[in-house]
Amino acid sequence: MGVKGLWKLLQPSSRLIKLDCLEGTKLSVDLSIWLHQAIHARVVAAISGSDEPRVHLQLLFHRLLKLLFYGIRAIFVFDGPEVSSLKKRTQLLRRLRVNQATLKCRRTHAKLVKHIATVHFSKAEEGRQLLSSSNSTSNDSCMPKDVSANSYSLLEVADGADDDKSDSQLSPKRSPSPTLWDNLAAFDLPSCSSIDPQCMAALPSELQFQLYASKKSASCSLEDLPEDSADFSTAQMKRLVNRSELSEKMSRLRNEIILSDPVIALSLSVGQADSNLVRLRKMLSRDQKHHVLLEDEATAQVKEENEQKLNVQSNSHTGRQQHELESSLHATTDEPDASITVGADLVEEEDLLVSVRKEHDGDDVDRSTKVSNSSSASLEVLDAESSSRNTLSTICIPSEDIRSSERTPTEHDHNSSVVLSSPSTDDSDDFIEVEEPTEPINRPLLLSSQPLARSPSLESIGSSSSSSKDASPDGDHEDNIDLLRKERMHAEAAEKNVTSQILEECEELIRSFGMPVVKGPAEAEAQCAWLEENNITEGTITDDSDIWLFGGRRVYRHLFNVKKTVERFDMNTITNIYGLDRERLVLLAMLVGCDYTVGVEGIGAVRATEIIAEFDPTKEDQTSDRLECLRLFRAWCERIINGNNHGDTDEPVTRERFAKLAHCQFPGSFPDPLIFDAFLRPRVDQVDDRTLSWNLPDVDKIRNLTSSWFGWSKEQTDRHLLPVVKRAAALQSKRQKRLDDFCTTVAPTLSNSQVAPLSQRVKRATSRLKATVHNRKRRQSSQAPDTSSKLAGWCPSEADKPKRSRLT
DNA sequence: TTGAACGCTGG
DNA sequence: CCAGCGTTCAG
Repeated sequence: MGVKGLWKLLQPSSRLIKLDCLEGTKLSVDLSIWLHQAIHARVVAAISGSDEPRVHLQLLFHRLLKLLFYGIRAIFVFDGPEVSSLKKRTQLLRRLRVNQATLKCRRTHAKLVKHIATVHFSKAEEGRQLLSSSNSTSNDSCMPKDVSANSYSLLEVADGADDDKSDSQLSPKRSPSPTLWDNLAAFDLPSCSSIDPQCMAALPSELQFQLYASKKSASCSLEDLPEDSADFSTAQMKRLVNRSELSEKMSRLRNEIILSDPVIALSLSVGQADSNLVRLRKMLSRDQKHHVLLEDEATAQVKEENEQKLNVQSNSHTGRQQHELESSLHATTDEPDASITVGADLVEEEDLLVSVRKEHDGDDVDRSTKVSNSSSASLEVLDAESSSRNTLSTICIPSEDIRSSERTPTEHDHNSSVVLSSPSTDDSDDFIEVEEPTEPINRPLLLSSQPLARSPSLESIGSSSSSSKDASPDGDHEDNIDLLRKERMHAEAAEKNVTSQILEECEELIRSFGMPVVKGPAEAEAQCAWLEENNITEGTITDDSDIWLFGGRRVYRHLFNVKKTVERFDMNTITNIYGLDRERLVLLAMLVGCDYTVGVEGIGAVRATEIIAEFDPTKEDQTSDRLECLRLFRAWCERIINGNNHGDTDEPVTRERFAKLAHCQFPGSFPDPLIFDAFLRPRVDQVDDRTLSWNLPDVDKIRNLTSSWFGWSKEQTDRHLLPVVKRAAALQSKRQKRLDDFCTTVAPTLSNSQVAPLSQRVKRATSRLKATVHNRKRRQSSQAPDTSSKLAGWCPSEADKPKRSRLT
């Protein structure tokens, strides 16, 4: 995602270049974004009915061709498995916000939802089904109750109706039962694909999830038969793609569904009872739903316990079903019965509150708090913040979750997965029996009961071996829990396989093109920057502005965007134009928001620049703490808020422009040194460039791959491949010749160098920055010899002062 | 899911 | 006029 608005800010410093001038240069390519795109592309393609198999690989294929064609020596850098906890945290918070935004959408589509849902469920055999399904939908909602009050009538109504009582009845039918499964498959499957995507999107996550789940299962059984003479392999591949695409989609939904839990897990493990209780109350309305789910998958025992806990009794479900049916129909005809729901919610809340308290008592909170010390501290603040700001943080805590989350040493990184081992003493029989149908449906629950640390939503692509286990031997229903655990692990494993398979395929293709692959430990961007810093590459191809924060010096953007010309950015130019060096860019990122922090609301790139300029501690001698700038800013804001500001007459008048910003919300530990550090000293691997080599593509191998992946004939492949390979070979030999007369091919930057002018505000802000940055540079320059002279041959225009950001 | 483009808002 | 933000559309 990168730094918000940074590209736009930097735009004026870019040069448009012709690709030809990149010939022979070694550039690292950040693959991570592609993967995201590719995965998404698959989902989209599949959903929209396109049968294109392996879309992502085709994309990769064409990009490889492009690189080859222009004689670019690319090094592909993969993201590593070590996802910084900062990043996870940020993603989480973002999700929270996004979800909130989503609420609006959903509200808008409420009617649609109602309609669709009603249709679906009324089709389903009987009230039972209907009950159960709608029940599940309500679960999904994962929405703050206040919102839910008027947002989805159907769900709420259903909610209110069956809510606390009938669950026990509904649940058994719901997930595990094959009959229900069949029904879902029968009715929802077709509709799943036929539903307008928008409507689909409008559906509550869990409902969507179920729809997809049903589709997935159905695809197993139904799509097996190729219709035409279509060959089997094609059909199979389609199926595969569809399936993985579905699980992709599903995992997204699941993420949505879980989103709340991690927060709770955090707050529970970090903060303590009181504040939490308040929050919990809010969340509670959700809880019962999870309990419902729990009951579904686990069996009677669990059910009983839950009931006990929740003070829930099962009423005559028949009556309830009736009621519900009516109300949902009612809803369709358009009358939100919010009142019912609210009432119900309140009731639940009380009940749950009790149960939660109960469970909350015994805890290892201390341990986890200690373990995660600093990071969790900031987490706490952030969390508290977010939940207060968004009065309706959506949170659900199944009681189960609470327990497990407390046990978990907060998000102390992937390792935590090992922490708790689950002895599965279980009814594997049952499990196996129901496995197929159960798994997808159960997922939401399973996942939702994952504490943050292991929540897959936070894991990066390749990572995540985090099979979470709850150490939860809790009396009689332990078995059931184990069962759940097992399923969860299955689900995760399956999912992991999907992405890791994608990775493997990508790597295979890349290597067959004769290009090297680097797998960094963590951020690909950081690894790219390192490669450049160590002169293994001469720049990075990426669209991710994080590269600057990690120390990238030369960046090519839009290289694979057909509609745009390639833009070249250069750190030196940036520093010259803006007075922003790497450290300042990090500061800017911390203000504006980036992968590691959500930033300060209301501050964009321009304001951040102004702030950095304004609050720059102009004592240049102290290289020590660049964060001081942000601290000053925050302190100033706080003074303003407290009204103390007027005392200081020495305040520059220029600061008035920030007056309104003073009221902004800072992330808990605002100038967080961890973030600063994460960018300046990222985890990277020391790559030996002797291990990197470029060869001409292995045509035979590529033919094989394309034929098995895309179903291309040899000729088809050759049509794409051969001309490019020929040219590449020609370029290569030419290049070798050219080694002698070095500088002949000199960078034709398109003359319209200045793409856009600097805005007035930016100009003003940066003039000051420039002044100070030059001083700094002067001081350093003695010790940093010109590294770019080496590269100057291919790109002479701006080998100004090579600035090396030094790590402290 | 992400980025680009557009329009709205507020200073 | 300009920044920031939300929305929308497309690959």
